[in-house]
Amino acid sequence: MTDRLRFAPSPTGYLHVGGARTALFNWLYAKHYGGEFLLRIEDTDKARSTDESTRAIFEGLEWLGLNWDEDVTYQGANLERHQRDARLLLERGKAYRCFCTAAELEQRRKEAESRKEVFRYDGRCLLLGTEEIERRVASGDPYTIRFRVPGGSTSWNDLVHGEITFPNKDIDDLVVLRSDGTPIYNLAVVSDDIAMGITLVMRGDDHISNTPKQIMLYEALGAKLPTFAHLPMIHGTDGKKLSKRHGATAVGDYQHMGILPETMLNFLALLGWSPGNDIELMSMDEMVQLFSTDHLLKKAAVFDPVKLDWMNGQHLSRASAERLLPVVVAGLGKTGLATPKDVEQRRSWFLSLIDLLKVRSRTVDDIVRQSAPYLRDEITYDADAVAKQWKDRDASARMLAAVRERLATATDWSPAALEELLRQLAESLGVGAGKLFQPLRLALTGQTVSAGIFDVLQVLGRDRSLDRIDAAVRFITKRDAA
RNA sequence: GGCGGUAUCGUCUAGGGGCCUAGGACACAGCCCUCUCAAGGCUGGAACACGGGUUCGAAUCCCGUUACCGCUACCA
Repeated sequence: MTDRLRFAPSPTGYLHVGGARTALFNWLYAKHYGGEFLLRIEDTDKARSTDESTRAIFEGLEWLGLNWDEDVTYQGANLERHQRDARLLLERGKAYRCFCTAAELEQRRKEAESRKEVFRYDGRCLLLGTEEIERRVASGDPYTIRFRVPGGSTSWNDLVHGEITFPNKDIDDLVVLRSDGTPIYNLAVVSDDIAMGITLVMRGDDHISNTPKQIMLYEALGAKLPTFAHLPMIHGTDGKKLSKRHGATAVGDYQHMGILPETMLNFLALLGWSPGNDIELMSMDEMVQLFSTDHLLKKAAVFDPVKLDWMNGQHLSRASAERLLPVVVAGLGKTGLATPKDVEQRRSWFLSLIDLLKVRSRTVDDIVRQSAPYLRDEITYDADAVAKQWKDRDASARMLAAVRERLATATDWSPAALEELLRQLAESLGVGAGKLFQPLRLALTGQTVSAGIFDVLQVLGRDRSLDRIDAAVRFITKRDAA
């Protein structure tokens, strides 16, 4: 039998990195072992659920390429079945009507607290006689349906933790259906997982304590138990549960920072899992191939954005310019450096630009930022660089003029040919290469940091390069006069 | 408080009784390469929470302590 797994987020915010990690592991399992990966939106909490959040979850999953099988299930659409299951529990004597109101319960909870005791539901409504129950139901008293936790203990063999056991006496009789007829989380989950035929429940380990309750529900409903796998949490750099104050927590935030989806997936995969053999950089296919439940970790992991950046730099270096083009174009458009149409007209030129920049970038935004000198008509000179590289104005102007003169003689505008040309010039001038290249770099890009100078010349092209040197010479001499 | 879970460099992790004077990666420092910046290469500092067992032998197995996390709702 092939396994059926699901990712079941509640649409109360964006797709969180923790949620994305859980979705990824479910997906990897399904791809590696062969199985179906389903998506269920847990929107039973109408007050907090929004369509916008649901859309954000879809977008996040799509961006990551975590495609799901079959149609999306909306938990809210299964209200009738949830109610039916609750009735079934009632009929089978596995649950009972509780007429205690929320206010009364709250009152008793407070009283227990003032006595420094822990409030536990005392099961008083279990003692109600049949006649009284019928009378109160007939008179329209509101009631909840409470699951009657049996004696003994509940245990299961967790795929990541091994055997876990809970003494049932520590678990309160839990409400499964509210007085307004809507289901409580644990019932809705179990009811849906049964209906969807889920065979492996893989989720965050914050659900470990819910598991015995759910197992009892499965048993009371007479359903076959799925296998459970509880994944470790992801924490912020301070070791606390990842939240807003740690900065970006939504996968969309990282997308907008210029992180590649393949990086996000690779990075998330290593939080709670390791392929062993010191392997770190993986493509999606490699992850699918390497994934195994044997190496799932139990310990919570800290999300380190610095390592994420490094990893993105690695993926950027390895990605083809062709693959990077669409995301770079989007970034270029956003900053107004180039339009998609510009790119279309000089596609191969843009590709070579990307090849030049990707290796020295950590994010797509870095590529966009660094492409400015190659795309803008006017460049501005970095003041510190001017002070340093063009300190001796007279000499600098003369040297640049000499460079220009020599470049103008070039018949082959390739990096190799240009290198030969300029190195010869440096030699005849009796200066070191750096003495020549740095002032030139400043003239060409306005900065002292860039790709190799010969590549810069090539990407800029002959005319633009010569124009920039002319402009630099004018700039220097003008300052001289002033 | 009760119950449950977890515990290897600052961080991600390898390790599943001897191969461990604990390996890799990020970050940090130094060096090399070099036209600058990256990338790359090399080197360095940096960890088995603590205490008891078990065993010829423990990071690895057991128990306890401590710390952290989660659950303990008519939230999910």
